[in-house]
Amino acid sequence: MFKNVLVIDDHAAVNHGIVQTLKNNTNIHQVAFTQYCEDAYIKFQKAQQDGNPFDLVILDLTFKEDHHKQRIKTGLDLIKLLRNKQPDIKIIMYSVEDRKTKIQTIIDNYSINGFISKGRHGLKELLEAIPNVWNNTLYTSKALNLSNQNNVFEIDDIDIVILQELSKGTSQKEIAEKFQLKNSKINSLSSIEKKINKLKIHFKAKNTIHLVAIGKDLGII
Amino acid sequence: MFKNVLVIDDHAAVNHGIVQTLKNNTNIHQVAFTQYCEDAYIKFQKAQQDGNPFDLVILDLTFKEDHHKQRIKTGLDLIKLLRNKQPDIKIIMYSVEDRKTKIQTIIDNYSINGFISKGRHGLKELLEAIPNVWNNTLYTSKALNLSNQNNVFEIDDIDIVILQELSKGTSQKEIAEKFQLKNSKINSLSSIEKKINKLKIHFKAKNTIHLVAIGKDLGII
DNA sequence: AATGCCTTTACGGAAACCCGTAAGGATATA
DNA sequence: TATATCCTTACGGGTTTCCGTAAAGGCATT
Repeated sequence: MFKNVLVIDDHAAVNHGIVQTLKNNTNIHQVAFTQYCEDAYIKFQKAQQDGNPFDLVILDLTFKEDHHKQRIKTGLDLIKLLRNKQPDIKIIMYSVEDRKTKIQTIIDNYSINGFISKGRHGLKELLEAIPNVWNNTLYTSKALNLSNQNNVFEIDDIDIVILQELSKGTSQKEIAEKFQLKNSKINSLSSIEKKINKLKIHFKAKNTIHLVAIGKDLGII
Repeated sequence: MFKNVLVIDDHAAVNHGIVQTLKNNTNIHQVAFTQYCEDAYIKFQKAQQDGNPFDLVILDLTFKEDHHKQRIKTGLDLIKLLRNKQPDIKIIMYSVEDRKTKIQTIIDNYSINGFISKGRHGLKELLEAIPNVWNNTLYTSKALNLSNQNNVFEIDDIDIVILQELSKGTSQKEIAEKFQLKNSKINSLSSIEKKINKLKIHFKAKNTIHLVAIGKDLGII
């Protein structure tokens, strides 16, 4: 089984949740973590030089912009570098992204070994993923395996913007007005309401406040 | 001026904000940070042993409970340990706490060198605090200096509970009902509304969603 | 007891939000 | 072209939140 794991997620709560889940539920004793891609790359190289390389990397797809500019900006950039240094490294991506096509593209182009959608069952699925990845079996979240059914809910960029605006205190009416100025294909208050409602159902949120709080916890906002 | 600073806050956004503020606005080049008190203590001892001790520590008062049990549970516990190892270490506390009596007690009993209330101007005040603390002058947030005026708003435990309930999706009516069951001195929907309104004014939140989002960012919730 | 000050509560109207329904478009398929 | 399906939008009515005002209660001072 894996011996030395590196976890990279810019959101502390998520990061820490993963580390604790691994420590409490697996035999993996060496779990390192960081919030920055560059720091991850440094740790990765150092581990290799010390003769104790990582054998599994769990990382997020996107990292928030920062005052502190990072040369490595996305999880994908980092994967390229890691694979370059250590081609056989196992990689699990843990992200809020759940658009099937986008995920499939990532799996195809970067040969990652697992993809897990953050959410209510993310950590449980991570535990399921680890033995699969160990045995060279690609693991993807259950929600994603229904790749033929077409009625799977997917969060899009507009959803993210809506959540961000909500968290900044913008009213639904104001959000609609902003979208009108941007000539977004979604314009009306009614559509914004519908979008928010779908998000609430997806994240099992009782109301909009709860929804934004969940978004914060997941690191979407 | 200070050369080697350690920042300890369990909330990543806050932690990182402090570090970046220091790096961008002061000549302090060595800025270490951690989210855990125990880790802070280890780093602190190591720095001492290496002949490169920290000369300033910036830390939070409270740290969230964790699956991972920490022996050092509060900032005050940590201060005791640090002062024990290095009596002249300068300490600035950076917390959401803004109850004057509580803060005064901390200043008296732990001889800290600065106390800054998290909030809109927290980071700006931190920059003001540093030269003061360097010159052995106690620094406290402007908001706290008005210690004679009695109409300063203070967040109490009930406010925290309200924010937590809101973030879990509890409606204001339900919150009032919960408080009735607990025989809280505050009972009515009207009072809950008033409390929330005061919080919104204090944190300059446009609406309740914004308020909860700010609370998440500050690490209150 | 009387006064003043502050907190809690009640209440009512406005605004925002919630939610179902239905109409109108766009697109894909037979 | 007709049909089905999905998405956007409009709308109406119920609920919740927002916000000001006023009454009631607690507490300290005189």
